[in-house]
Amino acid sequence: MDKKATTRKDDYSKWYNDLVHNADLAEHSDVKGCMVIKPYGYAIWENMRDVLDKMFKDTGHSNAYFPLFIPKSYLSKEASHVEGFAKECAVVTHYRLRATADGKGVEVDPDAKLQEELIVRPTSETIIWNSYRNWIQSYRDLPILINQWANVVRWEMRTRLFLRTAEFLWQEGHTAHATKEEAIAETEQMLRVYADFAENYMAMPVILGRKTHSERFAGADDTLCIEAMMQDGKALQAGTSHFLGQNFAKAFEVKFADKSGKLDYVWATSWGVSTRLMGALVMTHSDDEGLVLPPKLAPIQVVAVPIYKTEEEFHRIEEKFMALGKELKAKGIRFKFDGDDNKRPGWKFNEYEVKGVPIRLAMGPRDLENGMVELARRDTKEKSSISFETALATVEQLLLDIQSNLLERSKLHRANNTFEVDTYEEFKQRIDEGGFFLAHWDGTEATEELVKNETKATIRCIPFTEHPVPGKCMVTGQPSAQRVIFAKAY
RNA sequence: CGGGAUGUAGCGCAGUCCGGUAGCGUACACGUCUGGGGGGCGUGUGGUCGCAGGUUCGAAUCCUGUCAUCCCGACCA
Repeated sequence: MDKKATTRKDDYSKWYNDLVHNADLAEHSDVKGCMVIKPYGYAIWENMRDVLDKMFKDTGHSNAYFPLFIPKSYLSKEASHVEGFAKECAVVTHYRLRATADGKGVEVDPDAKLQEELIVRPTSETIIWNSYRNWIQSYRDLPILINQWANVVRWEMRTRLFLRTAEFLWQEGHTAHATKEEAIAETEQMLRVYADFAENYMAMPVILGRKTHSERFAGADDTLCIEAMMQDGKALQAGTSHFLGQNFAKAFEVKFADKSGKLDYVWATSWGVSTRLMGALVMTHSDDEGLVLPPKLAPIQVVAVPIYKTEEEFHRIEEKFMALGKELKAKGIRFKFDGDDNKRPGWKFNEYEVKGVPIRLAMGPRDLENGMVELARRDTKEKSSISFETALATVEQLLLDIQSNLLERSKLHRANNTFEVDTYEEFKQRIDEGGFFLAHWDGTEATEELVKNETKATIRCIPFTEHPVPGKCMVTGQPSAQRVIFAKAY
């Protein structure tokens, strides 16, 4: 492990990569663009997954599983869908290998060519809607509210750990409804679920909004999203919820009979978040010392480190910590006592700092003598000495404080890096500083494209707002209904 | 797919220009002193130098080919 990590200021990109390695979250595999998610990183993902899964179930959804492989013909049924994904699909063409002539290796058996090639799913709309056709006949069969936890493959040209990998883990919700209104309500509901998760668990503030036509999901009539700001001021799309209209129902001939017996196509939504959220989590809170985790998602919330010389001292401290640990665990707090004699206390301090454990407790002979324990919080790096008697209550409260402090800190950072601009000149001058730029836009793809080509900034979303304030497009001067968010994005 | 760079011990690197016994840091193993912020000292293990050819008495080093990865673009969650 590198003793000295790269700082954010030096090289934000390298800082991120080093951090992911040093915190033992993930590493590159030998397969291009694919990563190995290591146990500590996977534990964080599991926490995210568990919380989200409960949220989905609380909103009436059930989990199911559909095949990894999709017949090639399915993908061509929805025109814009195929256009959006065709260029990044992995394709299975054969089903067997054979030994090479020299007997030293294997090769694809040319006789084992598939009649119809199989696509490794880049997303599951097509195979799921092919099933829904058989599941839906009547309005009584609706709605269908299904979620799938799965891996998908998108053959990206350039990848980054967690943020963009060729294979990634995600969840994809796929719902079917009798009415347009119900489907739209579902789309909005799930966006709010994502926003709730981002803010209240990841401590990551997000802006809810709508994608422009050109940024929409391939096959959607409307794409809603949550956008977060990373510490370098770049935007990260953290989750999307799509209103698919009747596009997939039409492509897969999924009709239902309503109460009057009239046949109509089913209305659809799909929504997803991925392991990309891991990257978002890292880039939202972490500092030059390492990972910083919000308590609600930290695999270890409190770590206890004993400081001792003799075995007798160790046992007395261990006893104290284990008693405290039992009480903490009873309150649902994830506690670890690190009694590893092979590592010295200083080493452990750094280890848990790099791994972002929210609270560290340390106790040595002096503390033992005085009935005290040293408490260090990861977010502010403050250390204090507290009475052991009060440790339980202090820790319990502090976890809540850290959780809210991280959210407040991120909100402040976003506020400090969000700017209103009214002229394209100013926009071009300042866009490289990073941040969100609220500007008026005439609503045309031409203007959007122009800005993108000239500045590399895109419209992240048209934010939801109760009271839209009209104005004039910063580029063309044409009327604009409200300000939209321009930013450079991951 | 365009531009740039790199493949040498588990990890991070030097050595390559100018060919001549495979090096350093870290990690790992053992011993010892230690222990309140990544310890000190000592001993030791670990390498087909990405792969394939070629030049040479001799190649990590020179030549040709090839594969892979990373960074910057284009594409994208």
